[in-house]
Amino acid sequence: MYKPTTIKDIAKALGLSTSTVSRALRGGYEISDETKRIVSEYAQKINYKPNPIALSLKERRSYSIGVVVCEVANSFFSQAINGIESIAYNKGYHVIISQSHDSYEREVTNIQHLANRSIDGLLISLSAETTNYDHIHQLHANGFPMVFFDRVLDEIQTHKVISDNFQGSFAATELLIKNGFKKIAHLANAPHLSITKERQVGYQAALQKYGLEVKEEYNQYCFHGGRLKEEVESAVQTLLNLPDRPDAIFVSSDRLSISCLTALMKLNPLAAEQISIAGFNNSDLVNLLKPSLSYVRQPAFEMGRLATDLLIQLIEAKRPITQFETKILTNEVFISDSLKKEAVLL
Amino acid sequence: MYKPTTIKDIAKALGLSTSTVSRALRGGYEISDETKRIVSEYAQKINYKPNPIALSLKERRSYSIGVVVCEVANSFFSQAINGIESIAYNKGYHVIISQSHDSYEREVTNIQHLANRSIDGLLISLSAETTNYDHIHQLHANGFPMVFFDRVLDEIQTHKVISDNFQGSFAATELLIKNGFKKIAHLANAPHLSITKERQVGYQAALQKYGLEVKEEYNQYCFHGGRLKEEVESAVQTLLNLPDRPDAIFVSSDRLSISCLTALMKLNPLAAEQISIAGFNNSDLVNLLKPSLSYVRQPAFEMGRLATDLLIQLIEAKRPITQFETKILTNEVFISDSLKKEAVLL
DNA sequence: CTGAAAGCGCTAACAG
DNA sequence: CTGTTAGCGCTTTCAG
Repeated sequence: MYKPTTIKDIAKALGLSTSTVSRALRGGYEISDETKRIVSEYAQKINYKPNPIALSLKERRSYSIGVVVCEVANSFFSQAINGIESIAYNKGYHVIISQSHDSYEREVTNIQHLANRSIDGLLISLSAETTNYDHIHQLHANGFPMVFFDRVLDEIQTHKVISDNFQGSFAATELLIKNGFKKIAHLANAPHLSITKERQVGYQAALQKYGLEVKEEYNQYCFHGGRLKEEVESAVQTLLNLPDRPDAIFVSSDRLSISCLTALMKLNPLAAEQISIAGFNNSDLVNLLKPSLSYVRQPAFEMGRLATDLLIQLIEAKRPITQFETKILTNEVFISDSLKKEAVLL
Repeated sequence: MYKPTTIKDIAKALGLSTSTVSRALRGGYEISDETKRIVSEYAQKINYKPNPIALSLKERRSYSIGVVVCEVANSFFSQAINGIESIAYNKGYHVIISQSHDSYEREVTNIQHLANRSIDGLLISLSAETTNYDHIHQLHANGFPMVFFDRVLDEIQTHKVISDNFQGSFAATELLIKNGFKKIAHLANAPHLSITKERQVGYQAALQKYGLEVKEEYNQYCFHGGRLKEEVESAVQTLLNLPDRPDAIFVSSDRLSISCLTALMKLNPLAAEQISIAGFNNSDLVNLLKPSLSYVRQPAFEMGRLATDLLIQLIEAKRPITQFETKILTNEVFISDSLKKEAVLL
């Protein structure tokens, strides 16, 4: 069985005390160069590695941070995780990822599991189904370091990193309008999510700027974030069935953009050709999609980096922090191939 | 600052000893029901949670398993991770994910970082750049529990979970042949990867079965697994420049399928229409791609489940295990829209 | 039935 | 410059 070497083994082998070995290894200034040399050479030889668990117990910290996202299999989040990792590893932290799958129960379980002192801080993006925030309040009340990103919770005072949802939604909607679409629907994630609300506002503002009517029935929400295929299909079907059928759809959520396309293709391939779609999406494949898609791309990697940076600041702060920031990064908007072609014709 | 409650707090508050509290909480049979009740009620009230780090130190295990994959932002791996998680969480294990980004250095660092006793076992899928396996041998020689999945290492005796690479490649190549393509190239990942070798064999077997020539120059490898955009483009360019230009490409790696399409579209959009592509791919978007793609889909989720199951068996084994299995799961093969249409015409 | 004490691997006063 | 000792939170003999 696996039996790692300890500082004690070294001490015994070299006829020293454990504390001398410990100090020698970490270069304590009180140790003679000679001893240091002997110890570190021997440590090297038997491939000694300090036990991080013992260190954690001692220092009361684990040098790891937890991440709770809805899905790793989602371009935005996997890119954000790359950003998170890049900072965390540089600063000597492990990253422990867990997925809520947009389920409230799993979010609660995972956060409690993580927060239970095996991590030093938490990076959270809320699940679509979460409407009760007690589990987060409890942690926060205990002074547990946390940073929100993307799907944030206003009522918690801490650092937050988001993209400029208003700007992205406004630009995407405006793009559709400028290309001649007048009946623009809005397919959205769960309505209580911060991203949904902010993007909704951007969408409406664009409609209003161009004097278009904001119709209640044009807004369709997916309360489970598209976790259930049926909810997306039913939302799309509802839009298709409207007496005044939309000629374009603004999709305000990453995964939903694809689900919306898929649903359209399944329900009515002809409509899929006719209806123009603009949506939030971070997939690298988006340019290769058949009914082509205009899209808003969030700076996911950068958001992950920033959030992690802020979290580590919180964790390593000497004194309690009371001033919190909300970083807002700008989104990029890309026009679809089909619109590009039509633009040439105009 | 965050200060969790300990067993000592409970003991003090209740006028008991820490050992009594400990036993009461874990239902030790020597404790009176009355004491148990009092202790557990109080623990509940102050929301006591045992410190997993202290437990780890004591039990010499952390109840967490490490996963090393090249990229989380890759459908195959993110689905596999979902499978891994589903089993791990059920059995009370944390999952710590780290990414090699197909770099040898990062693989070594991550594995050493992880194996360094903060995990009880390791799930590995090799990086494309790895050709030196010392870091793995060393771990294995120490009896450290590990299971390979997808990109395995033959020379290590342990459990392995793979998909039937021969079958998938054979079927995909055969599909192209049956649709009338005769000049089928092979775009592959790094040549020393197990998946590359096995898929190469399947590809060749199909060519040979139908009496097609196996041309050396039709095989193009990406030594960095497509991490560098340039290497994919250069490989595709090489194929396009061949005097006897291929009329189809079999892509034997998940990420490369998309990169190949992207490169083709960039280098020669016309050729992208003409050249039929069949490749390994696990993306959910694959049906929506413009030059449509025939594809081999691996049972990623199931592979993750199986691998984790085997790993936990290794970890929890009472006596050293000497009989190891290699599980081989069957792939599904899907025909692209464009081939479907032509098939109708025939 | 309950308490005292040792120990998991490591670090850090405190002594020499 | 080096050793002794205590302690991080918890479990577990060994004594009562």
